[in-house]
Amino acid sequence: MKTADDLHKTGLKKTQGRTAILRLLTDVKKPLDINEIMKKLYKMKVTVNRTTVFRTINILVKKGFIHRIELNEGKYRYESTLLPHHHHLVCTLCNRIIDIESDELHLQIKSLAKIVDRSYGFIIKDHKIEFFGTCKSCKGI
Amino acid sequence: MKTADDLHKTGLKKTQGRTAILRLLTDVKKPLDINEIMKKLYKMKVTVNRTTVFRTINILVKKGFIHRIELNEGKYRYESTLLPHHHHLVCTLCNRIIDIESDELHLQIKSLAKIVDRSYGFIIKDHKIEFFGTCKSCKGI
DNA sequence: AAATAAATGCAACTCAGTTGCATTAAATAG
DNA sequence: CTATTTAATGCAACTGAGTTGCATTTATTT
Repeated sequence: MKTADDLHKTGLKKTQGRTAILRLLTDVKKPLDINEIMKKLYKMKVTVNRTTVFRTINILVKKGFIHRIELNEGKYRYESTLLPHHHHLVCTLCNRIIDIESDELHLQIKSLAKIVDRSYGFIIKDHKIEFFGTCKSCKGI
Repeated sequence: MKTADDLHKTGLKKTQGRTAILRLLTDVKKPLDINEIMKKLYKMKVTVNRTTVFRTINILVKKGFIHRIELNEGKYRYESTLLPHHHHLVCTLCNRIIDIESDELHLQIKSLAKIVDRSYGFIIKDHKIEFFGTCKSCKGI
């Protein structure tokens, strides 16, 4: 739940690149990979080096501004922590990523966390759930 | 549910490397990365080139002998499809991976699949659930 | 406005995974 | 059980994501 204004609260300097990356990741609804972030920055006419983007993103992950996820592609994707907690449907035909929110699932996860703590002595801090399959538009194909 | 004996049924030649990789992945209970697979092969005195291991693994994934998963490490891990359906607890302190099986969760996933199909027109073929947190032995630290 | 500490850019690197091509081995036919 | 065919392998060179060291620049502090 952190915006660009919280940057200096976490001991980070508020630079053009950081605010731009934070803004684009909260604007877009899908998790982006590095190349997509670079393209967006280019469109925003913000010149930032690839290395800096990687470094910025790592810092933003560590400080809790963004999530780092994997969707079976062999690379990371990033999305803002400002977005409500959700999970992903990944279409294995067109690679489209659809966000889903399910209170039902979330409740179930919570109760599972308790079970896991009791039976394995494992304290769940975070979880990820991804579904892979065929989206609406690819169904007919 | 495929063993080394099913190799030629799927149009694959039964080579030393393939049977060794299949065997070690069914023997070990944890999902292994490429380096771990290479080490196991070395211990088994099976000489296989890194490239071949990658190629073998890709074929085995495609033919349904093994699963390819990601656990937020920036690399793939592989595990036998012979193992019963399960999910993973990943300790973010010691990196230990613990397998969990939960009928309760599995039932919930099934009913969620139906909901997702109805509301998004998305047909779920596969899913992955990983939990991240602190394991029993790291709790005190 | 000057000092200082952090952020950036660049080049060179690592590490997982891939590709082309010549060679070798497994399955099939004779 | 040898000859043929076709797939599998090894090697070297490559790609692409992500990292590191170091000199330079920029944001913040005084």
